[in-house]
Amino acid sequence: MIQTNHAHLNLMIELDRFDLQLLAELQANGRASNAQLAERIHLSASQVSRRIQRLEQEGLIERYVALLRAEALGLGVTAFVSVSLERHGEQQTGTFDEQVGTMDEVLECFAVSGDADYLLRVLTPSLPALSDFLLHQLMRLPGVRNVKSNIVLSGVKHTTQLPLKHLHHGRR
Amino acid sequence: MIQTNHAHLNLMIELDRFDLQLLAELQANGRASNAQLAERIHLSASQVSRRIQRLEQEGLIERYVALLRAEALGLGVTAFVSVSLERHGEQQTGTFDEQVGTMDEVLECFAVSGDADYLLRVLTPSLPALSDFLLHQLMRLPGVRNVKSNIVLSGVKHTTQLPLKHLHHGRR
DNA sequence: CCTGAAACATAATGCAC
DNA sequence: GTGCATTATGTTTCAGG
Repeated sequence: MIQTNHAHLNLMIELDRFDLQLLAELQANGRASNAQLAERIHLSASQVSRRIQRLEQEGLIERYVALLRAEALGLGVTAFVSVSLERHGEQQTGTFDEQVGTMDEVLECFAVSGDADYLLRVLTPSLPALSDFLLHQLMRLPGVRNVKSNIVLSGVKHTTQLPLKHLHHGRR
Repeated sequence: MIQTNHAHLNLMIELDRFDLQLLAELQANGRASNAQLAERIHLSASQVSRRIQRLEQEGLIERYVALLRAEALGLGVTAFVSVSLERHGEQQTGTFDEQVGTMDEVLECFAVSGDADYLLRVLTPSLPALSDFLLHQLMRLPGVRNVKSNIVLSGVKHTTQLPLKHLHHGRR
């Protein structure tokens, strides 16, 4: 379920100040040019290029994406949905994970400790569409016992930028 | 609290098949070249360039970012934290929103219906670091009455790709 | 390790249709 | 509104300190 990656302990000791700055900049602007980055972190463009390639290879940079404005695209309703399963067999959770993975409305799904088994973030155009999704898609999955949803009233913060300050201390 | 945007109803009717394909591609790969995109959606590179500029201007594309691997960067602990406030005055919620916005560990924060007032997704290097954050940062904010956290056991799905199928129907 | 210049690739724009 | 051709930007490689 959790896959072991090439990138782990051995990588973290390889990150210097420049790498961390690069990661921070790229989190904020994934299309910054090497020249721009070079200027900001005081390095040559060619070094920036090489270091980014390294960071990509090492798996620290997962991918580059465009973030779209949900509201502008008619996606006005976000809900957090707690799901409890019937029995907790390997097979049961396996198919649930798989099915959820194919549902576009589910942006995030985590297995959590606590009352529920899963917590999902779901995005739909409207309340009827949400209701429809819950009743006809999610609750129809095998083994689903209970579904509880909290509608989002307003978004206070929503970022993809990981906190990196914990890496700034001892390294290089 | 919800800001009215230039981009709304009037925009949606302007989106044709090509625009939707472009948005879908850019959500998957924010660094795809115009030539690549042109080939995939059967249009010239210059058209792709112009359309993307339009989509950016119209605010459908919010920004481009690099997504980093949390685990590879030593960020192993995700938690969903429910927060209830003492009283619900404008001022109270205002400062909470503001403070939460400055906390790097908080990747997402939504005001929700239901038991709690807010639901946050928090990312830290370790359990002690989470505990530290909750006790010394979050619970210290003025007006916070109750904090309940659910630790994430495993990530099943985590995407930034919005569902766009609802736009494919009547338009152009 | 790093820079800087050359060779290469991609993006933006004016123009003809 | 579209594709093509040009110019302007950006990226990568490689010689040299």
